[in-house]
Amino acid sequence: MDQPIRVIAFDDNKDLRDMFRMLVDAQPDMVCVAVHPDLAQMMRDIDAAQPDVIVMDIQMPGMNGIEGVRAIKARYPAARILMQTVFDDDDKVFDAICAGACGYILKTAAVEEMTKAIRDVHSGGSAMTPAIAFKVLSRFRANEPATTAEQEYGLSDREKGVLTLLVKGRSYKMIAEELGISYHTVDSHMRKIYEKLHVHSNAEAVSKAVSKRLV
Amino acid sequence: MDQPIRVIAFDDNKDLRDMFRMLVDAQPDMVCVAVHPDLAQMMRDIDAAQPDVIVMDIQMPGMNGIEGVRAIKARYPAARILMQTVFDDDDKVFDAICAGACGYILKTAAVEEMTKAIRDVHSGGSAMTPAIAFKVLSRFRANEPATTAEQEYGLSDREKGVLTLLVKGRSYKMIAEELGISYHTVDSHMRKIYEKLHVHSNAEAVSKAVSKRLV
DNA sequence: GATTCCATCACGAGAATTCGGGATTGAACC
DNA sequence: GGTTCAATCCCGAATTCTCGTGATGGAATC
Repeated sequence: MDQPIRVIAFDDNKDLRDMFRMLVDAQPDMVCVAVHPDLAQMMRDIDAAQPDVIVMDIQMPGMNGIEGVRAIKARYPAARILMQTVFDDDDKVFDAICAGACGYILKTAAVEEMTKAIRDVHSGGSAMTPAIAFKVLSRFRANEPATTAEQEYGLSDREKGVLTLLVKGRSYKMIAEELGISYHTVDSHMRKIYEKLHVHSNAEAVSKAVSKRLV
Repeated sequence: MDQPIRVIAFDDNKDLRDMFRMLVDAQPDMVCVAVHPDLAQMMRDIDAAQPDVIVMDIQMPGMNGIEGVRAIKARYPAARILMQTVFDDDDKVFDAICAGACGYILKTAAVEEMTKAIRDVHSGGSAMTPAIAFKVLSRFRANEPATTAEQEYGLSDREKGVLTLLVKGRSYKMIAEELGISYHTVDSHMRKIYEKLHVHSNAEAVSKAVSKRLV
């Protein structure tokens, strides 16, 4: 390895901070550049510390962990954040995911698990406990009706192109210009699209196209 | 441990099948109850084999892996399926997730990784490579209702109601009737909606409403 | 009590869409 | 060689949307 992974951590418990630093520094490919007891202090230090991975608890005093992730992401969109959680069946993990964290491990995880998670996160991946991964996949399936209801409405490529531009908010006239065809042709394609999608208006066509992920 | 984990595998390559059986049987807590060269045969054998975990390749001869998962899930909804994939950046993993598989590991994974994945899947969790996990989280974020964005746009209840009907394909006139207000009022609400959503057409408003889950 | 939203309603003009009719070309298929 | 179909184009009329420029009453906020 070329450069050690620069890790920065946040925890309100001093013993855990010291322990964390010790464990990380014991890794040949990592260096713990800082540990902080509160978020504000850590935020101030990020510029100087230039961490590759930020490790923080989802439960935090004063500010909740999700807000913390959001705050860090707002200022450092490229930050790679690994969350530690006591309960991995907490619905908060979903909020944390949406806030932009890219790893979720148990606070009780073994050292090897934690360091593996840090390495995974650092190398561009995500780390999760199997239980969290299962919840994420379940939720993912619920949100993704597209593939299950993979109804092929039989739209031609041209029709898809027209529909795509329509979804982007273009008018018939603009679509005609962008595709280099006449307004009448766009109209004609739209009629076909209405027919195939069984809709009767611009709005309904767009709605169906977006929700069924046809474009 | 009480009962060994019953594993069944599908692979079209005989050497890999034998290898797989050997590796699994070498685990103290697992037993490979069967390996099959094709899906039909495996399907017939599932009742007799009573497997806890099914391991199969996402690339399959004849039938694609996603269809295989669907077929198994259709008959055995509780089946726990671990997919093996050569490329973990393939968009097919999303299809497989939706089909119901609960693990995605690389075919080149080390033995310990594979057996850990089998154990994770067996104990009710999910297993993924960090790269796949990252892609899933990214997609997950994109799909989740934007909790922050909802407030950004600041749509009133009435505006949301109007927008909801619009998304369903209603015309202004129909919306007016359904809500018991005049056409002009609908028009007025729509203007506000355009303004708040920063869009300039019916289609774009619907598109944004659906994709940002505003309704 | 003034201000600020929200929801409601109104007129008019111009733009855009929808839908009823068509038509032609070229490629694919049997 | 005939048929089907996607893609292209056209006209005209009815309908619908968009937007400028208003107004009123009520509720909440300060």
